[in-house]
Amino acid sequence: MNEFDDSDAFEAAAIPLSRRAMAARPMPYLDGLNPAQRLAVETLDGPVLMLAGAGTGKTRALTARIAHLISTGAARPNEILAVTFTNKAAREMKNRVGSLLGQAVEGMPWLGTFHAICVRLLRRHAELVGLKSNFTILDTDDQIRLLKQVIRAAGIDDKRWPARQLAGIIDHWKNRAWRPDAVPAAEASAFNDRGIPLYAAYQQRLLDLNACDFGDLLLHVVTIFQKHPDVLAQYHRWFRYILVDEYQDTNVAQYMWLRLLAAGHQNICCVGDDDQSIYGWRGAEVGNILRFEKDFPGAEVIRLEQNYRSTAHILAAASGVIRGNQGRLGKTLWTQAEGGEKVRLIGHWDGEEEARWIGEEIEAMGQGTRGMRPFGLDDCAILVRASHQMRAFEDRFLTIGLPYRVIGGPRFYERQEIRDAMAYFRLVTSAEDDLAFERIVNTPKRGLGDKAQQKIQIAAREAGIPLKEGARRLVEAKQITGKGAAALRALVEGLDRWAMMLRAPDANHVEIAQVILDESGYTAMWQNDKSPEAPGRLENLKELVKALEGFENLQGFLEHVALVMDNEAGNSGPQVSIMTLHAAKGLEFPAVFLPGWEDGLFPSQRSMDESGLTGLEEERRLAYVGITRAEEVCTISFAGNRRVYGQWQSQLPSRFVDELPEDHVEVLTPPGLYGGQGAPAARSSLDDRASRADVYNSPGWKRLQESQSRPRPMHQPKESLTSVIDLDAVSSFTMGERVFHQKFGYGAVAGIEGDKLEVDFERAGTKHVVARFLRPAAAADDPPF
DNA sequence: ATGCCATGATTTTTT
DNA sequence: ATCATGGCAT
Repeated sequence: MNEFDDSDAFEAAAIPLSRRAMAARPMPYLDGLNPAQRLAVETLDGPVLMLAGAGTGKTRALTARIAHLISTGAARPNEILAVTFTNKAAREMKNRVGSLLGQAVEGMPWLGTFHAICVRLLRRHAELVGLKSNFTILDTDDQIRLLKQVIRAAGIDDKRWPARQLAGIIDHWKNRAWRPDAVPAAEASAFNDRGIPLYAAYQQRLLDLNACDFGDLLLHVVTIFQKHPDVLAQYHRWFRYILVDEYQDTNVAQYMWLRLLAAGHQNICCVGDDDQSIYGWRGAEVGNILRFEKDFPGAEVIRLEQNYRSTAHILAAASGVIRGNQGRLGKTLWTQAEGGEKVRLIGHWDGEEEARWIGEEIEAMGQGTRGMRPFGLDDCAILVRASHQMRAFEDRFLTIGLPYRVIGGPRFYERQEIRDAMAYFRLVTSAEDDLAFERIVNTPKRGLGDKAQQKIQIAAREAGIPLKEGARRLVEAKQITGKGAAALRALVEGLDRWAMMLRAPDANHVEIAQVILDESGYTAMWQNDKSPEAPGRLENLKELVKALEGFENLQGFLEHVALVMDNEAGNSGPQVSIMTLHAAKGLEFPAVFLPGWEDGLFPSQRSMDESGLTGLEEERRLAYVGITRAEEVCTISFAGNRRVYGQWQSQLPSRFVDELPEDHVEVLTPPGLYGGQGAPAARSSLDDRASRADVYNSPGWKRLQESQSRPRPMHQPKESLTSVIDLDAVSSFTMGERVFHQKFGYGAVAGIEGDKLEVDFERAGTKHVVARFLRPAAAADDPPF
């Protein structure tokens, strides 16, 4: 028990002055909290599970709780461990705590992602698991390359047994906190019976390289806590209060990590929503949150159910769908807000029509349509199940000139040019980083092919030295032939020189980084590259060097990039957002479109095949997440026909469509079926695609037809077809002119109609594109360097 | 050492 | 269909 807690029982004089002074301070962060939130903020001691439904002010409660801990003197900022999954969430929490408490909170040093916090812990205690504290963090790509070596070294054909697959298996094991000696016997058959020994070999290689993969960061720390009670005890004293965001996403290793840390004082507050658990496929255990009360006896469970985001119709639709899941902790979202649009449902002939309709609807909504307020492009989001679905929208929006942005996709630091540059930096800061050496030894091309690289490998292995030193010996012994020899010598000498520059007392790491990229020939490589992506890559490199300014040295930067860096795209005017449902978690938009609600696509067939009912339930939670992203308007759609892997397939509406509560759904009329005669314009193509009949017999489609035959107010068909594009804006391009397009690259103008151009692209073929997405080729040709 | 063709896979993704 | 990867020919 906290000695300060029972203050009521004592006379005021018994309370330390400091405590009274603290308590006398205003607590503005409590203002405007609802009773549940307030309870969640003020229940400081003992285990607390904050079950926070979508849009219920979870972050607000969480940050207020931190403010309360600090403001009441229960803990100092450095005594609070606050864990998130993403850097974005960590950053947001930091900012919001900061603004709640004024600038006063300099450091919440232990507010961060699981991984970032683990890195700090692991650097301190690295030697306890056989690492040095300057260990390297491998990304997925390095991991795969290393595994490939391990597989080959074991004499296994890595073609039949791909490293990717083994990586997946090992990740899975690490998520469960199984070290090589603790993998259950039931897993022994994995990877052709070789999985477990290969895992052991891989771990040994990692130690040899003084490296960690992402899973190790957690696993090693768990190991340290388990094997060194004294170390753990120190952190028990240190972290007096623990907060965890998105608890439903924790895997077993993270769960163990938390339990170990909370074992002393039990002051752990986990925030999450079992209905939003959508990461089971990457190891998240919904069971963690479902079991919370058993794991932490005496836990207080606080439900945040008042929703501040969506209309009642949207909430009703969401709960109607999620009701289909078994074994939920159970929550009922409600809102004070009244009125609003029903969830809109619309069926289309095919995927292209769906994309066309959504594009037109968004344009129409910009003006205000169907009695709704106008919505800007930033208000609109399209959330898809799988990223390949985005393509139809990108194509369509490019054609009609509707600005959009894709959220998600490859991270900044995953791009080839960034990883290459980083490999150079890594090699300069630590000469024994063999993986980095392998990556850049022939990038740019130095005439060092497989044969030369093998020689280096052999020489290094025999002498037990890093690849870079092996290369040096070969060069000096003149055992590398021809052109490669000079290039390799230049590389080795360059690496030495750059490392020396870095060691100079007045070294400027930003300038040196630029020197490394220039003198290695890496910049030149992209300057000479004529592919459409090259200018962008040079831009990225420029950004990388610029980002260095914020750091003391290269080492600090390397860690930042490995763990933290993400790409916040520079904004350029209002844009529709396109992203996957997964990427949308935690976001909200006034108007949300949910296309592709077709069985097999969503819920995904693969998910159901692989995980059965569990998989289906996770898909259903995904539907729940999707719907609850919408503030005002939620539009769900499906198509009767879709091209899947190049083959036309007829599609049945998703079973989730039929789980929507009818009273909260309005069915819209698709353009092709306008007039209710059931003769879509595209019907002519029906003949070659036989047996579509089943589509029309599905429950979802039936209901669609029924409601369409009901008398209902008509809206003007023209309205949604009106384009927001200014047709008077005549393009300034001429026939045959060479142009550059961000996505399609270089091409020649082959036709002009107003502001829409037909362009023959060198790589992408002939496309219709709006002029504002094109630039004269000359402008783009100039490299930014 | 580099470029072309066949082969296979193809949900979701953070760190 | 489309993309990445790997083998094979140049």
